[in-house]
Amino acid sequence: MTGASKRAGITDVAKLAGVSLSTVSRAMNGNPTVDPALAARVLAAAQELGYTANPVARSLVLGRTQTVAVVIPDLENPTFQAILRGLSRAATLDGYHVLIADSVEDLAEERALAGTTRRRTDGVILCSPRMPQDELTALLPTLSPVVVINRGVQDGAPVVAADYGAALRELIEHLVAEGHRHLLYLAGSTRSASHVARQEAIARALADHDDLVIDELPAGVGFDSGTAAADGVLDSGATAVLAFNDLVAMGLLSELTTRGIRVPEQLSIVGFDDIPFAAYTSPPLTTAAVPASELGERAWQAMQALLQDEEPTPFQTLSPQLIVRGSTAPPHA
Amino acid sequence: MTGASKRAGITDVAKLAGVSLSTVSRAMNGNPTVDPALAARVLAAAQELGYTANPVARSLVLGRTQTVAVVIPDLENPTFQAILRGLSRAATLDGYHVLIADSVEDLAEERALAGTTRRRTDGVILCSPRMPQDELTALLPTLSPVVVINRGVQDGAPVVAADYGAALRELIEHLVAEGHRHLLYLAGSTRSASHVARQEAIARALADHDDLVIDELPAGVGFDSGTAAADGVLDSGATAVLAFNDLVAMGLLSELTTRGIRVPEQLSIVGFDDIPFAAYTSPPLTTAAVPASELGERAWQAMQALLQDEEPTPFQTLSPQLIVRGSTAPPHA
DNA sequence: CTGTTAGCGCCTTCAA
DNA sequence: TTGAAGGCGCTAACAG
Repeated sequence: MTGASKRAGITDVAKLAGVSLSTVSRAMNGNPTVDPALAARVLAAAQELGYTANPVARSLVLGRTQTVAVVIPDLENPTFQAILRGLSRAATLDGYHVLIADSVEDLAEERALAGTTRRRTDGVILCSPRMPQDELTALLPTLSPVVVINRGVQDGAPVVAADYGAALRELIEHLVAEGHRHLLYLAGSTRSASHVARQEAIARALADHDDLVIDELPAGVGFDSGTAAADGVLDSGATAVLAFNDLVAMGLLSELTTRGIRVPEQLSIVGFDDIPFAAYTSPPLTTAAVPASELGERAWQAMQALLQDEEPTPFQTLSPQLIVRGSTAPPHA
Repeated sequence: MTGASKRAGITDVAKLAGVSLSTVSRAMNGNPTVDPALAARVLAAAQELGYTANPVARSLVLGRTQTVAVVIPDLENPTFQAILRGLSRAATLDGYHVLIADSVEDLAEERALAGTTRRRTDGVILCSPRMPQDELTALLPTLSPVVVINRGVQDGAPVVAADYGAALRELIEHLVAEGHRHLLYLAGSTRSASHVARQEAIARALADHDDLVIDELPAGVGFDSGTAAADGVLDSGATAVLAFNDLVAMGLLSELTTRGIRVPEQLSIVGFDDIPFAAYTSPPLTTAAVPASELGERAWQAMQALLQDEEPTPFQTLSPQLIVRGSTAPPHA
């Protein structure tokens, strides 16, 4: 029995190569002040022992972990999944690791996770943080470097956001162009920043069209919120529904289909986000395509800039794109 | 200007409380051998300075990071997302963090990521690893502690897997019971372990039913694979299709609908996984519900056991459940 | 019960 | 160009 041989440390390599620790360190890090022959000898020794510098030890001395944290409200939401994916892939390309933290829509968790994860990483990206603005304002400085996704302009943190207001506005105009004059907005998480942006978009649309009516019905953010809203939708008398997101739209669509109500003949429905499944419902969903994975990518770029002491764009907006599919049509006479 | 005050370290707390570093360390870690009064004084000082032990430094000295890595083949796949979610939430409850690594279905990346992430964490969970068995066998010992999801029994790592074979078998029996005798299996990633399990299930079904025919058509794992398979499906003459997963089924369903072919009247389709959207297609998809998030949870439990030097179950299987919805019916005469 | 003394594994001045 | 020495911030013997 040779026993379980422990992983090789820098000392082992130094010994095998017959040099000092410092030389090994320098060689491993490609420091040009090392004699090429010596460096080669060191690298060979390292290879032979399968040596790689312990990342934790490096992190301690260098003060950086090559890792960033992403705090998201709900790992179950397709949009957040897409953001995470874009972010993760972009960060990986730059040699960074990603620590995820799912706050499960819990405000206290969100606050706590941001702080905890920040300490073991080089920066944190807050995705659609649910906490109120004053809390966020107080938290951001303690988290620096930090990037925020989907909130308004912030002091002390670059923001990358989708323009929810503009997108909703396009959706509304599409419906108006089709001839609808009585819409119903199914409101989702009122804590989300996009809620505010949407309210404003609605107000502006109302101001622009004298004969337009837009009712609002509080709903939620998932399938079930959509199915649960069916009664309210039918009672409202609206000819078209603006769902908070595609999930809600799908839930509603499914419930209406079950009840024998035909979409879009009897009622038009639009979703929001354009999750991958929106194209596969019957009828396929008219929606606004939020470039979620690109949002994640941009957020990483902002973080990357911060990490390199560069000046990132303080506030950038990505425009969702109107996708007209089969769930909208002119109202029936 | 007081300047940017650096984060408080253990020394600052020691100074403020008028004790030694060790006492602060002990107090902070709830070591009972500290005089209660002193401990209180230390905690107060820590609180005043907003002190929390640097996790990186602790990791170095303690030899553990309170973090585990999860390597998955594709962050875009709903099933992996669900596994990740279950795992992440379970780990969080036990005070662990999760580092994610998306190999983007790249074999070399998968191998590399496993090693890299392992070094900055206390263990790694390999989710549906794509690498061949001999490579996996060679890799596992270098990764210990390690847990594997969705592969066959392994030496040196507990495995948590869904019983794909049994589930496919149920799907087939359902179709046979409906009267189908000519099925078509749309094969997905042949590198996935579940592919093998499914082949076996098909073989057994064939052995049990003399008059049954099951053709196989290579496809892929996403929507597009489903739409692309439409021609082949139609040409096959089969009356029912076993899609590799719900995504493929949805792609196919959508394409057939576009072509005016009615499901399930003219053709039955079954999916696999029961992703959240499977219930919202038209018709809703008959499928096998793989308890993905529970798979993640179980994987965490196995890892947790390993981390505590306990003996985890070496191989456990979760049974998907047959979900009969509207996409299957008897074949038309 | 508390303080002093070594490290954890590595990088980086500082001399030589 | 290389080696020796001193930390990074914390925990854990080991004495007192």
